[in-house]
Amino acid sequence: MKTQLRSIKGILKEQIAGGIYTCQQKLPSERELSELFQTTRITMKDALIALETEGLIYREERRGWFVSPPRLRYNPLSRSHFHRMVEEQQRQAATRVLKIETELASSDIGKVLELKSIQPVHRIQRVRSIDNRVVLFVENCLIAALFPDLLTHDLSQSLTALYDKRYGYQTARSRFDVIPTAAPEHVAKALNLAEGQQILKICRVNYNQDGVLMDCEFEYWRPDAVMIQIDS
Amino acid sequence: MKTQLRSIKGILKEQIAGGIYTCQQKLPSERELSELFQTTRITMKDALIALETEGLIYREERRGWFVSPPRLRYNPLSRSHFHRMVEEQQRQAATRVLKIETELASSDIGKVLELKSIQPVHRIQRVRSIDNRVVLFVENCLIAALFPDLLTHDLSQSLTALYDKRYGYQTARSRFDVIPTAAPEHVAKALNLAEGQQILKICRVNYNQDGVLMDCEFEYWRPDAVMIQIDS
DNA sequence: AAGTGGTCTAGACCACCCC
DNA sequence: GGGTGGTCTAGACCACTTC
Repeated sequence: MKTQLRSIKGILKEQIAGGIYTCQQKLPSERELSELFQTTRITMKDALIALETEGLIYREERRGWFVSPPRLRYNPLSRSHFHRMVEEQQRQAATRVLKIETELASSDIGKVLELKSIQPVHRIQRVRSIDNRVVLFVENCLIAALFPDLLTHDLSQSLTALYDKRYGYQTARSRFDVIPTAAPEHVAKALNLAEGQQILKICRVNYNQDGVLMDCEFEYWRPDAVMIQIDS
Repeated sequence: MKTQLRSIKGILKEQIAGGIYTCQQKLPSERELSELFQTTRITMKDALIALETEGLIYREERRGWFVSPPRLRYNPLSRSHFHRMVEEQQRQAATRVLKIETELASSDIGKVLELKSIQPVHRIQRVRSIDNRVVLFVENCLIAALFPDLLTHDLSQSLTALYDKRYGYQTARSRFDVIPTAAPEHVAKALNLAEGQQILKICRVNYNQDGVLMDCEFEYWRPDAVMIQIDS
């Protein structure tokens, strides 16, 4: 009977909606839950995964299952940067720098940046949290020639703000793709996801006020953490 | 060892990339595959689901697994309608009407349409295919007062085109949300998905050239079938 | 009627997190 | 070291599609 999976999902949903479990609270372990619901761990896991797909709960690898907070509303066209956007929605933002390196652009990145010659690029990998939950892995690739001394600055701030203050660049135009796909290994690790879990990938290319292509950005969001909201 | 899942995924990926299986071709059954890879059906299924999450393969409920065609590039801000957009990308489009009804707006829909009084709305449910694969379930809710005689027209065409030709309405502005979530039951059925599978939901609200809110639209895409592409 | 995926049982070991 | 989720085995029945 498919009744079982459905009823487990239904009961858990009610309990979450009813506030028995609150935001970012840990659910009981899979073993405990499967005893509670008189079923096996595999069936229990299937039910949990279904609620995860809906965006009601999320997991931290080998740590457990938690109740999802409301989604962040994200308008990629707005000039607002991450920290301001998060605070406007009465949430708390944080950024942690994982890795910074300068190297010659790979052919993939060269193509995205429309490079006509082999050039050095700065690659900055960071993770960002909302209310102490890591929800976003982001990698920026900047054409190094346009950003001298970049690496001497504090990169846990908004790059958009730094572009403006230090170099006088404003993001005048951007182009982006939104793709539902699976987390690559390094992203999964940074976000505490199991390998191959679902994420929302956003690839952006930014142009400054002179129409010059400055940088590109690869964002990987936990899919329950965000909704994209656009007003033309 | 987590080696097994990984290696199965790797081999299948190579075979798909290498063109052993071609677009929309059916893979062998789960039972056959699990024998081929010397493993159980559950592990085999986990590998298949991982590739599904990546967007490389998809399933039709109880029919089997198939290789995903390239994603459709979809710009929700462009004025282009579905059929034209698909054909511009050298693909073949089709629309099938599932259900049409006129009824008083529910409170949910009333809120989205910003109705100040209880009013009748037309609800049109359709499914759309690309190259004979059903990829999109879409429901339009139109404020009935603005669209007299609507139901006498052919609704398997583009509604946008009909708005213009019959009523002189152009979509001047729209607002939309993109949300990764699970397919509700009626959507899953229409798209041949298993209940609770992942989809990409897009909610739009359209305003005409006079700034009047005309209709809203709920789109549910197979997540491997589409990428959203926006150029500001 | 045969074959498919969807659901389910009752276990097991492993890799990693947290204490 | 104890507990967690991640992976895995070797089966089973059911609902549905296809022929």
